[in-house]
This record gives sequence, C-alpha cells and structure tokens, in this order.
Amino acid sequence: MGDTSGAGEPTLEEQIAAYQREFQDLDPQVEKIVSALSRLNRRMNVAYGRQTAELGISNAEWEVLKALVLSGAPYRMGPGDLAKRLGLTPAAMTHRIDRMVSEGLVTRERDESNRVRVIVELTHDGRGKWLEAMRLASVFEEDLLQDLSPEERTALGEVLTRLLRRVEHAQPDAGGRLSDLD
Amino acid sequence: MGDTSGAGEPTLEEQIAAYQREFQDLDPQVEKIVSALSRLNRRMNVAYGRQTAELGISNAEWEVLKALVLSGAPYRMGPGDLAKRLGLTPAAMTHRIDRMVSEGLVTRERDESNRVRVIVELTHDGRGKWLEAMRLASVFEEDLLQDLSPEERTALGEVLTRLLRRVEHAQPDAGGRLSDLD
DNA sequence: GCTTCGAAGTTTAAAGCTGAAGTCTTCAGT
DNA sequence: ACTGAAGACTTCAGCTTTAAACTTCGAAGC
Repeated sequence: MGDTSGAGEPTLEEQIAAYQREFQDLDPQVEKIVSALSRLNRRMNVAYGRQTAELGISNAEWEVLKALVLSGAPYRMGPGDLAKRLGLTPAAMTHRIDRMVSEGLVTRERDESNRVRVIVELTHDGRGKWLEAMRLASVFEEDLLQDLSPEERTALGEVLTRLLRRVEHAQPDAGGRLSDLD
Repeated sequence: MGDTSGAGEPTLEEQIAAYQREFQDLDPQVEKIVSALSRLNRRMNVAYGRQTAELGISNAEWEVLKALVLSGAPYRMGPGDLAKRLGLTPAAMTHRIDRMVSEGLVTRERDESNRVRVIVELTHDGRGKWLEAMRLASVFEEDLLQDLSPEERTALGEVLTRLLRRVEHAQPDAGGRLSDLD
C-alpha cells in the first residue's frame, strides 16, 4: 500500500521513477542532473547552517559577513549595496544590520562626506567569526569532494561554469531574489 | 576605485579571486565547484519562480503540488507528511493548505476512518497547474543542458549522485529544513 | 469502562521579510 | 538662496514561517 518510502524524502531513484510515471515527456537523465543539483545544494546549505550555528551566528549573518569580507579591506559597504548583493530589500537589510550591530559583528555610522549614506563596517570580531566559519566550511567542502580525482574536479568545475554561463546569459540579473550561499 | 564590479553580484572569477585574497588555505578548484553549484541552483530557482508566477501560483504552492503528484494517485497526503516532505513545520503547512484550499488547488477533509487525521487531496485544477508548470520546467531544463553532449550528461549525473550519496551518508536526514525545489 | 499516554493538527506569539510610504540629504535649475 | 526632484535609508503594515502551547482523537493498561 503506498510508496516505497515513508513520509521522509524519497531516494533520488524513487523520485525520478515517480516523475516518469506522472509526466512522460521528461528525459530521466536531465531530471537526474537537475534533482541531484538541487538536493546537493540543499544538503550543503543545511550543513553550513549547522556550522554557523555552532559559532553563534545565523546563516543570514554569515552572508553579510561574507559580503563585507569579499569586498576587501577596509571591509565597508553601504546598506543598499549589501541589500543588492544579498538579494534582499533595503528594509530587511536595515533590520539585519540592527541585529548585527547589537551583537558587535559590524558597526554602522553615517558617511560624513555625504550624510545621506551610511557605512557598515566589519568589526575585528566579525572578521574573526567569518574566518572560523570559513575554516569549518572549507573542511566540509574538501570532505565532500574527497572521492573525486583531480581530473574529475577539473571536469566538474568546467561543466558547471559552462551551465552557469548559459543561465546567466539567459537571465542577466533581473531581480536576484532568493538569497543563497556561495 | 573600488571593486571591479559595482554593487551587483561579482563574477564567479572575481569572487574566487576574492576568496584567495582573504583566505589563503582554500583550494580554488574546490571553491569553484562549490560556488558554481550554489549559483546555478539559485538561478534555477529564480527561473522556476518566474515560470510558476506566470501560472498564478507561488513557488511554495508548486512544491505542495509536486509532492502530491509524486506521491501517486489518488494524490492524497496528510499535512504532517507533506510538512516532512517539504521540510517545514506542521504549523506552516496548515497555513499553506488554507491558502491552497481557498484557491481550489487542493481539498482538505477529515479521514473518517481515523478522525485525528486529515487528508489533503489534489484537485483536478491543481493537477492541471502542476502539468503546466512541468511543461515549462522541462523546456527550461532541456535548454539549460543543451550544450552538454550525451557523454557529458551521463558523467555529470554520475558525479553529482556520487557527491549526493556522500553528503546524505554524512548527515542522514536530521532536520531537513531549508525547503528547495527538486 | 476509565485513565493515561501519545500522535496529528491547529492556534498563538514572535521573528524576519516585502512593498509602500516617509524622512532626510544632496543636486540641479532659476 | 529657493524650490523641486532624486537618492539612500528607515519606518510601518501585512504576510509567511517557526516554536511552543493547546485540542482532539485513538490506543494501552489496569
């Protein structure tokens, strides 16, 4: 009676079989790639979330730290730029920065040379958190790819960037909602 | 004077260069794969979101339709199972079903044989929406993979499922938060 | 048969996000 | 200078989600 799997997530194979059953004009090979991509990404996000939680910061906060660090020294950005970078509204950014200021991860001050602007700057502590998070993340990522030979890694990187170029060409940047980690 | 890129998203290459600058013990090849995976997934989600929006349903609603369809005829599930499947809390599922009932995508009724349980069933209209969405999605997916030869597709699918197995083995299923589309 | 325990859903309060309106600053035209 | 318009951020109202309390029904034990 019922499915092979209970309530949890079906295996990838079960899911592809179900797609075949319900929607015949579907290339199983294509579906396999797409589904695996999606699941892989979800699992990675869960893993990152756990790691950052251990450090006492949320995933959302990690994103902000990351954007600031990657902007390069002196690790400053305006709320508006941060919002665009992370794909959220300026309003959400205001609140996120509120929290992070109160936790000492960043500082917020008016730009004296142009008093409309606000400058968000990474604190020493904030940078430290990012470094710790990166250490955890890099261990996880290296572990993830452990079974892949150097040739496979090269090939995978190449294929993925090819796909990425194709998607980005198709939809330049419009909107960029749906924040994610990369 | 500042970055190569403005406020928007840096290119993949710029981002990897920034990582190298800020965190030396990072294998650029690993980072390339991970970042490309993440970006690719985000772009795909944006694309799916647009397509479902055209059909007048939200991405969240599409997920529910998908779970029901893939469960097989007669396309019924309980709210709790749906919640587990989509990685949300039962409370969120209650509200989501409320909306979908009022839009005629699903029906909700008590199971008369066990009055604790509730049965959510796909309507004809809901199934139709799913089919339309799938048609759009499959066109998009086929287009995405257009440049890949059959051999490349096979290889990519194989490598991705290998990675997936590794992650799923590492973290069996604990929590499953962070809903996503696959 | 009554009580207790547990499972399934719903309700409620609080967090975070979006979209729209509001505030303050700067710049351009006169 | 003065006014109007545009830009950058914040505030506000509404929605979605989560976590936790609550309700209801069914199953076991005595």
